This record gives sequence, structure tokens and C-alpha cells, in this order.
Amino acid sequence: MLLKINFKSGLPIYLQIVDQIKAVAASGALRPGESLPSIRPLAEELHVNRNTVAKAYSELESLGVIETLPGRGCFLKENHSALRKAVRRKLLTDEIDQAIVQAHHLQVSRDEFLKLVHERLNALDDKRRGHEESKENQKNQEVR
Amino acid sequence: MLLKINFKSGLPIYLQIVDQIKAVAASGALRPGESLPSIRPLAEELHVNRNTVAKAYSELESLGVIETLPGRGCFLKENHSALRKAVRRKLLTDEIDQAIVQAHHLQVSRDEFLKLVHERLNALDDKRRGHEESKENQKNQEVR
Amino acid sequence: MLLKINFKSGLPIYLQIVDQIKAVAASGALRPGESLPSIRPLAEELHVNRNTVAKAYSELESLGVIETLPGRGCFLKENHSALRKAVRRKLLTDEIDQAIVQAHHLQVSRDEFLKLVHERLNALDDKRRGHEESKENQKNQEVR
Amino acid sequence: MLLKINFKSGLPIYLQIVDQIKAVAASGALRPGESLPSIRPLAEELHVNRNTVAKAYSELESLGVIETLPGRGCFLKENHSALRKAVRRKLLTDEIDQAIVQAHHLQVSRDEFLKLVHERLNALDDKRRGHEESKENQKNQEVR
DNA sequence: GTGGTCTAGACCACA
DNA sequence: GTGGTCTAGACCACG
Repeated sequence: MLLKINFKSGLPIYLQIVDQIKAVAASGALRPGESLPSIRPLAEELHVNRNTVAKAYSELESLGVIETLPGRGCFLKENHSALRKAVRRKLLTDEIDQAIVQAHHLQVSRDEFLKLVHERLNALDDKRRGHEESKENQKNQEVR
Repeated sequence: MLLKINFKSGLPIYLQIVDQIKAVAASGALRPGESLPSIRPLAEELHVNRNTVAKAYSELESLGVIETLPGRGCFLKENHSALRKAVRRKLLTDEIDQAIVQAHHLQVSRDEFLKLVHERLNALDDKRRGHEESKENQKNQEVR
Repeated sequence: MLLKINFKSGLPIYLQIVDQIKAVAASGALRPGESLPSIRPLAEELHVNRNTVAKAYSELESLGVIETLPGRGCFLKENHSALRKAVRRKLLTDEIDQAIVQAHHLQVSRDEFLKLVHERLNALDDKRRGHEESKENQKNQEVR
Repeated sequence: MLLKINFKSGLPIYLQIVDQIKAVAASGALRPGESLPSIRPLAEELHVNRNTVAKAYSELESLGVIETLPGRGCFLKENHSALRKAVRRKLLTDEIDQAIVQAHHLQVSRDEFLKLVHERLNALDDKRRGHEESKENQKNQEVR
């Protein structure tokens, strides 16, 4: 798994890890039941303290995204996102508003903005399909 | 100027203010020499402590983006080239991607997502018009 | 309030603080509604990091012993110890067992042990009464 | 030897073992040259990992309290003066005070507390007798 | 000034 | 090797 930390963004490192792992899970690049990188090696790879990764994982666990078995490792859960519908909608609305405000600040028109949204939806969809295919290929190779 | 604070994003509030004002300045929506909202009303509008807004402005001043004239207010400084279109587009794309990933994670379908985007565009448009009207009213009151 | 930390005991510092404040509260030396020492000065007095004291206070809050009002301070709660009876009994049993095992290890006989228990009950009772009297005196002095 | 671990006390388990074995040695209940329980059964009895008991023994060895003869077991070393009576009494008093303070905090009355003390004395006596009997049985089996 | 959070290093328990 | 905890320093939001 390839994560990228921006040390200057001001967004806490542990939240950057949380967001990116949520994204990886959402995109299908990591399947339910699969194991996440262990805390210590990941911390080393990201040039970050062990505890920072641990905090990200603990946050993900309390969000119901992963499951952690002490002494064994951390694993992606099956039924994540058991949040109530209203709460989920609020979370998403906040993200959308932020993008719209950014567009407004940058003087991007409503039409340009919508065009860009469709473009990104397609781009990210393609990426997700790519992941699924590569997993299929792995499976097929193992079968042979 | 329409600013939006996300209290749960983890990004320090004063940095959210800094970023958004930088974006407004970068886009050319605010011209050099024009005045920024003063601290007390802005703090009230954003439901944030005055110290926090003051910290954002002081940060912007030390970055050379604005200039504070004690007793008179804060003004956008001269030397600010608007960002190139590609860079602005990248900033916006990042925000959009984040919203899309959140939607995936929350298992919101593409159609629901687009519906929500339109909804928010309208909602925020209304809000902005509300602001402008109230400003108009203020002006009219001052005129009397 | 006078607290004493043993840096070599192996018992986490924050728990030593928790235990001693519980003892102070239990003994009547601190009354419900009264304020505890602020985190920063207490940390300095004990030669301990601010966070260590903060962790102790946060533990005490989650135990329902104190109440913390951000920006104002920490205060002893009225109805602390709302633990279920079975849980309380278990906690106490553990403490008693520890004392009995210590007596056994030190080859103190059952009768000697019981004599010592009565002695300490009386000693600590006297101490508590002392606190209450000194508070009464304070009140009376204020009244005059 | 009867050891009791308190898993919630915050004191590291290996230190609880160290302290209690030091107490047994200090009281003279275990004589120089006598053997300590071996690691594996003790770990099982205490519901603790073998590594943890091993760490306690290794700590005791480096303190010079015991001696490990690989393949043969662990033995109490010679040079150990029993503690003076006053010191032993102080150690015990501390434990008793802690239990009394806990009782105060949990709003357990003096009579309830004393009742509980007697109850635990009997309970732990029974347990110890149980241990001794099972040892007797083992001996008898060995004799056969 | 108040309490709260993020990052980091060292140590603990366990497989 | 795994994850978890305690202590500490620096920064944040708020009154």
C-alpha cells in the first residue's frame, strides 16, 4: 500500500493516514479481511513515529473500518460504515460544501465545476476498476 | 467574502481561514488594496474566538499577503500575482476528489452524490445572495 | 493540596495522582464543588509533565469523580462513585486481598493483621475529622 | 508460595511478581538455597505469559535476590538479611491504608469493610490450604 | 491564564 | 515479531 504524507499541510499526520486508508478501502484496492501494513514498518516507511500510525489505526478501529488483533495485526472489516444515514449525509455534505467554496474562491463557474465533478467521478471509477482487475489477475495466477 | 469552517476536519481553524483568504486573493476575487472583513464580525459570523481570527490575520501578515493598519483594518497587499489556471484547477480537483472518496466510503451512489452536489450548489448560492442583500441593506441604512 | 509522587515505585505517575486525589476526596479534605489545583501549576509542583496531570484529571473525570470545564478549571463533583455495587465490591476486594497477601508474605499473623487494620481505621478516621474541623474553623473565621 | 496479581493496578505485572518474591524472601518465609516455583507452571497459575515471569526472575537475578541455574531452576541466594520488624510493619500499613481509602471512596461503611476483611482472610486461607494439600498429594504420588 | 491535541521516545505484555 | 501504554514537549482554541 502506498501512502503519501504531507508534513506541511497542517492536517494532522494521523488523520492523513486515516483518510488515505479509508480511500484505499473505499476504492477496492484493499479487500475485507485483508491485513493492513503493520504499525512499525509503516511508521518507518512514512518517516513517522510508531504512535502516530498506531493512533490512526486506533481511530480507524473506532470508526469500524478495521479490526485489530493485538499481537497479530490489523485487518479490514467486512461491514464498515455502520453510521446512521443522517450522520453520513452530514459528513458528505461538509466535504461537498468545501469543494464548492473552493470553486467559488477560485472563481470557477457552476458549469465548469459540474464538468470537473463528472470528470473526476469517471477518473476515480476507472482507477477502482483497475484495482479489481489486478486482483482478479492475481487470483488467476494463484489458481494456475 | 464567504468563508466556511469545518470544525471536524482536524485542520486548525486559523489555517482554514488563512487558506481560504489566500485562495480568494489568488483568484483575483479580492483586489490589492481592498479591505478584508474586520476581526470581530468575522469571528462572530464563523462562530469562532476572536483570538483565532486574529491569529489567522497575523499569519497572513507575516506571509506578506495582507497588511494591517492598526485602527483602520486589514488590506490585501500589492505584490500578488493570481495563480495560473492549471494550479487553481489542481487545488479544486483535490477538494472534489476528497468529496468523491468520502461518498464511496459512505456507500453513496453516483446519482445520489450528484443530486447532493446540485442541492448544495443551490443552498450555498442562496446563502451568498442572502449575504449580499444584507450588505445592501446595511449600505442603504448607512446612506440614510 | 499536598500530593506526593514516588518516581521509583513503577506505578504510573498519573495513577498515583488519581489515587491520591480520590483519597483526598474520600477523606473529606476536598468538598464537592471545590476546585482542584490547575493542571499547569500542579505539574510544576510535582516536577511532572503537564500531560501527565491532564491524563490523571481526565481519568478522574471519566470515573465521575471530578468535572472539568475547559478554560475554567476542574471541580469535585457532587455524586461521585456511581459505580454499580458489584463492581465497587470487586475493586475493594482486590485492595484487601493485596494487603492480606502482603501480611502473609511478611509472616504477620491473622490477629496482628486485624489489630493493625483497626488501628489504621481509627488513625484515618481521626485525620478526616481533623480536616472537617479545620474547614469549620475557616468558615467561622469568614463569618466573623 | 501464594502470589496474587492485580491486573488493573497499573503496576507492571513483572514488578508485582518481583515485589512479592522480595517480600517472601525478606520475611524469611523462604530460606536461602530453597527453590522458587519454575517459570512455566507459575505463569500458568497466574494466568500470565511465560515471558513475563521470566522477566521478573531475570530482574530478581540482576538484583542479586535469586540465582538461576540453567536446567535446574531458580534458588534464593544466601546474603539476605530479613527486614527489621518496623520496616515490615510499614510496608503492610501502606497496603492496609490503601484498602481503607478505597473503602472510603466507595462509601463502604466501617462495619461492611471489616466484614469483607474477615471474608477475604477466610477465602485466602482456604485457597492456601488447597495449594498445600495438592502439594501433599503430589509428594505422596512421588513417594509411591 | 484555562484545558485539549498531536507527535515522539521508551517500555510493557504477548505470540 | 505484534499492538498497547506512559511520559513528555510543542502547539491549538478559548476566556
